[in-house]
Amino acid sequence: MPISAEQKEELTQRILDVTERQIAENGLAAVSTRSIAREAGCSGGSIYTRFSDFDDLVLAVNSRVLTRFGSILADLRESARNLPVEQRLCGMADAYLDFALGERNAWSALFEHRLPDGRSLPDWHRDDHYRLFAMIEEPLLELDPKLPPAQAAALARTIYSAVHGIVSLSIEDRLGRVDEASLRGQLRLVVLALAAGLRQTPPSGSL
Amino acid sequence: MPISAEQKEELTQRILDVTERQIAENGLAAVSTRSIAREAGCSGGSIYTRFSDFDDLVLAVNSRVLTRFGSILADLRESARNLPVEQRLCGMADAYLDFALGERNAWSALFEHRLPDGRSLPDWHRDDHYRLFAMIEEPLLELDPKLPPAQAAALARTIYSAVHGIVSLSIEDRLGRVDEASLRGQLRLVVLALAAGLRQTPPSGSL
DNA sequence: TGTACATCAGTGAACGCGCGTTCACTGATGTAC
DNA sequence: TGTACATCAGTGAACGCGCGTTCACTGATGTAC
Repeated sequence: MPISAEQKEELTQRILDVTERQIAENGLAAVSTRSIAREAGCSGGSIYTRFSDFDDLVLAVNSRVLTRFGSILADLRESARNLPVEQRLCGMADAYLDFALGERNAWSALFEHRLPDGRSLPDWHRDDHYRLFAMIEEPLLELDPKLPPAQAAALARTIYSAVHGIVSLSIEDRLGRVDEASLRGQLRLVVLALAAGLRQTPPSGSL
Repeated sequence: MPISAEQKEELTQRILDVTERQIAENGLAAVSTRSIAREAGCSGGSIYTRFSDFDDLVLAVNSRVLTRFGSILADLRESARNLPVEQRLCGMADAYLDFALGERNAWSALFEHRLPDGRSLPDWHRDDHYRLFAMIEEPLLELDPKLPPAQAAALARTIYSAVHGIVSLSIEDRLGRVDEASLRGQLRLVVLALAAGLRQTPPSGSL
């Protein structure tokens, strides 16, 4: 074996790093296999010894980004452990906005990237996304411990989607700008409105 | 004058029609000036006698689509005139989902299309989008006639964005499929939760 | 220690493609006299 | 009515570009003896 596994891995990581950096800097649309190869200091062909095609590489980078945001949420869970549940949920929505604002291009690429016609997102990538909004379920179950798991999942998805919609329409600036303060107000409003139904659930019942 | 204004207008419309049809059929990414010229029966150069560039043409088609959805909402306002306000709001959310599902590619193109770096959306196009969620303000003001206009606008925008988020994440299928029934349930939940605050407003106060 | 050989990660030129856009030109339509 | 001319919408070939991908080849690294 002329080359160790670590050395092979090193180029893979370099390609990933460069791609992520270029997406962050110039946006997905400006990234090409050539620009990546140039900055990574390898040939264009090398990329295909690591990734089956360009889409595969972009998906790998997008999964990294999702994972990175996931650990931000995980940190938040620790640091906000003692806050009221509603505030924790609002904190997560704020973190989503912070992330989208702070890493605009990386965040945009998550939703901008499209696979060619017949191809659909691989499960491992969808799971990365799925894991994110699954983190909302925990506080919801704390608000109402008797909430059936399916309903908790559905409500988590709803909250995640609604927050995403507010952030995304605002950032992509299709309806005119909104100042950040009122944007955060919108997020609070949605999160609190959707969580409101849960606390009221009477602690009576089957117990 | 060798050619009448009507004849000139005819080609403009044909180009618009063909572009809209091709976007609807194959998606924005598959449309090019060449495919349009081929189907419209004109040369590639002709397009530039009507539109300043390709993006300008796409924006014109997208505005058409927004306007078309706008008149669906307007029709809905007439036909649902006697329903309770909450039901009318839910009906609008359902109509949004229906439109996105029924005209998937046209709807996707609205958000997929991006202008090159420095260029931003022209106001006339943003206004088309703006007019849509402005139509939500009316029922909101009916729920609470004393709602300040700015707050009505903000809440309308919030509802519109939240509905958009739910529809968009579901249709683009990034978090796994959700069956249509529970999708409509999510929409209802969000709309009702966000409208709930208004009816409670006590009719007492300054009057 | 020295030589012949095998491996295979990485190369880089080439392929084939399609794109948006331009511009010198054409030719049908009208006007002037 | 007939002829010379002007207009200008529309043409279509060409420009220049950059893309993702492939594959015969290279050469550094190791092994075998």
